[in-house]
Amino acid sequence: MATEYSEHTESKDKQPRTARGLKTKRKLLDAAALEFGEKGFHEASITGITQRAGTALGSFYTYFDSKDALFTALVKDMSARVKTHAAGAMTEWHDALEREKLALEAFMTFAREHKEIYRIIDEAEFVDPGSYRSHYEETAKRIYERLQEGAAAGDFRGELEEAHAWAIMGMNVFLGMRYGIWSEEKSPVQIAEIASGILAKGIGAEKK
Amino acid sequence: MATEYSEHTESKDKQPRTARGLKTKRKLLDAAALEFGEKGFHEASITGITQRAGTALGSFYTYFDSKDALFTALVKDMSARVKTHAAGAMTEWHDALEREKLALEAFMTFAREHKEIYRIIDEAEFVDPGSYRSHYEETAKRIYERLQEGAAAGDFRGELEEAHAWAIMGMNVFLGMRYGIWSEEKSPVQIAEIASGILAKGIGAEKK
DNA sequence: TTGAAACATGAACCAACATTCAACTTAGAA
DNA sequence: TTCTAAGTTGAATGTTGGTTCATGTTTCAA
Repeated sequence: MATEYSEHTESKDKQPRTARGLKTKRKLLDAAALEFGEKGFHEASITGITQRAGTALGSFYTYFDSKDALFTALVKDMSARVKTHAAGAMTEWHDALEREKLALEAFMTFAREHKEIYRIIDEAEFVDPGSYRSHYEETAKRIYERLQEGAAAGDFRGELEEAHAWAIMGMNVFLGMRYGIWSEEKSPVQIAEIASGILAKGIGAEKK
Repeated sequence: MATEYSEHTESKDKQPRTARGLKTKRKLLDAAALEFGEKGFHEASITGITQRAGTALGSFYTYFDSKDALFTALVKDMSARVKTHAAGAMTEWHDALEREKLALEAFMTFAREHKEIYRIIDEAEFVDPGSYRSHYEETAKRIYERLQEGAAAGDFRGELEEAHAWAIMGMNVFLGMRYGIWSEEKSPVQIAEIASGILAKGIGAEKK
């Protein structure tokens, strides 16, 4: 399926000026997502991408300056997609804690359906560190905002800081990797409940 | 400083049979840790490694079958070092929760002092996925064992499962990356306290 | 002391792509 | 219909860097 890729105004890649061009570029991006997701950046080859896309090798350079440039564009795009999807999944909620649960649940489901995305974002740590940092910094910021809203609503403690957001994000990412990508032995709901339990009451014994 | 590298009996790399050989191999391993840590696997070159080590290019192949084999050996070794260090840091503790706090604190300190190690282990996700999985699976298992001990001691809830260990590990890894590797704006103690707070009482508002 | 195994050396080899380019085709505005 | 910009093509180029190997040196047991 041909996925939507947003066009970034500041991007340095050459924009298509024709319906035909647009279609070709999209085919290349979709093919690249597959190829990178399957083989990783270094094992992937431009030849492989153009073959999947069904275009000639040279056409690649009509739309991208280099292999790296393509990768960067892809990371930016996937990052945006994760963000969009997550936002759409938290529309209905009663308290802030429940919202976090829904967020993780949505994340897990999305990860299972788009395993390539996570491989690509993860590999950005080495191929395009700037994008990698941006992705997680922005994600953390979004979580932190939710924490502040939750505190304002009286659901969360008042002294939460950015580090709390990073802790929650780390939890989510690792649970996503282990129970979303590596195996599906537990459902997103089950995992979300476990994480939610930690956020609700910690792991200490009942009484004190 | 020349670090100790354990010799794995099942390893396929060629063992040195002489004091001289042992020394050379050690120089290569130390140099490789530096080179990989600094440049990452793909940017790193055998030439760069042998230059750092002060040996001839060809000598590399006296001790390692390939660049990949070296990397694998390195990951195994670093993984073991992390494990050893963590174990040594939790000798004195009163309750299980405090032990977790000490574990994270030690992890953060170690990460700051050995940033290369974490880059190498992380990159294993793409260069040597098997080692990567093993590393985190074993780490999770160790955490899970601590959770069970804590439950037995009455410090932790009884229903904790493996997923709880993965959640804690994810928290630790991301906090380590953000506040150990990327910046040192907060001390290991401060970070450990934040994480410990989550495990102790969650993030919910005080009363209920 | 000696000889064979272990080790060291670095020039040369080679395969794998990323990237370029000049010739060719198609789109779509006028 | 025509004409030019946009797009397509794939063979050829060029570079990088892992790996090999023939030759020379060192170790150490006998």
